[in-house]
Amino acid sequence: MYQILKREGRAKRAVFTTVHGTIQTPVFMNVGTVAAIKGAVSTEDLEKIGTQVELSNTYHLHVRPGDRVIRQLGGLHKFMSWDKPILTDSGGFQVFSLAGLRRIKEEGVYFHSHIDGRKIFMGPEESMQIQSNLASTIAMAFDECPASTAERGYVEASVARTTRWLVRCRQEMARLNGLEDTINKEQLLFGINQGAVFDDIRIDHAKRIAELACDGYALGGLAVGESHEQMYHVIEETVPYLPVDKPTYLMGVGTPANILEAVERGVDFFDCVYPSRNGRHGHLYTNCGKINLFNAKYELDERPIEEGCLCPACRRYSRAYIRHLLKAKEMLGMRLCVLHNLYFYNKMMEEIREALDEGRFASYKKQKLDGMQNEM
RNA sequence: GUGGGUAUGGCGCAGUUGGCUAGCGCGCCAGAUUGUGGCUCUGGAGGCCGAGGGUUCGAGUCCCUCUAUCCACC
Repeated sequence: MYQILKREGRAKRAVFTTVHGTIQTPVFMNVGTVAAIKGAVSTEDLEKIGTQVELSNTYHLHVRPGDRVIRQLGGLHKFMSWDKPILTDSGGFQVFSLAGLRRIKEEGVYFHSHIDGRKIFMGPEESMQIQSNLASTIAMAFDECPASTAERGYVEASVARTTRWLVRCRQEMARLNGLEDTINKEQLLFGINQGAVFDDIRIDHAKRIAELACDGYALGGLAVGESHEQMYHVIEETVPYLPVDKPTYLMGVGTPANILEAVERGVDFFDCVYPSRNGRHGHLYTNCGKINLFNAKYELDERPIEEGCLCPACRRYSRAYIRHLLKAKEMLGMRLCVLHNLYFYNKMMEEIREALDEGRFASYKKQKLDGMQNEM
């Protein structure tokens, strides 16, 4: 299922086999929260820009159109016409990020819909049921993501609860996968490590969930306000306590530099809204760093976003034209930028894999980082 | 031609009985954004307040003249 092909230090080059096909890692999953990559990007586009895994969100799809609707329509793959792997986030993070009115209790979380304000309850069982209805390839455990600034006492209690929730997630997932009418009876479950920036809590939790035999393990609660150094430190300290024979997923991260640093520390799955959100805002990734196409200096720039790039935007259009589209708020502008950014990320992951295959990741990483002067 | 209205940064406007360092929205310029509410936030540049004269300690605000423009009526 998960086979390591090559190692360089802690960095892993592997293949993860699923019912929806194999995933070459390290991999960057392209985020399409509501079963759509924002910016008018179709699944047909995803095939063209080298996407291996699409990521959607349990909470968002539960609220609209409703997981039962998607189940009736044959599951997420059929619904959005994407036959490669899909990972669904559990909704745990939304409890944190959409934290308007919410109450976290042992059984789960009560909160309000961001669409119409109605009350919603979601606990481990509900999250698994929704994800089972969505029939994604990989389901994420329902966790709590404490703020990076949370006090130690709170984090300890929260992490203990997240562990209990993981036990319930596994039981419920096993039950659902065994049901006659379940769409994807081989749905995988990834557990999530938490602990804010407290090394010992992170490590204890990693050891604890490693015993629970999940199909993969994620580091959650990072890139939520702490410094890059703190994040790298947590990854470095925690990854050795997660099963090496299972994929490791760093949730919500990050910049190209973040990814290179995390790959070096043993992470092989990533996802982040940066390429798509920044694309919509005209911030584009290049090998020389990030550029803001809204800047006046690109008004007469006839070059592509990046010389030599083979993405749909760079093959045909100039910076000046795309800048005009963005300023005119034409959807095409956003679309081309998102396509470029996702292509850039997917391509970088491909380069990382090649470098690992050939045992030269360290030099590749250095060269890539040196090139990206403006990278934040 | 007559009567009335309006003239304030690129555009649209606020500016109370005269006291401003002349504001606001959009736009412009730049920056943030990490398991996504196509958002949001943060900075910055840019005005001798149509022109000229007067009253006053003090005028974007009051008076006179002119110019431009809009509306109505001839």
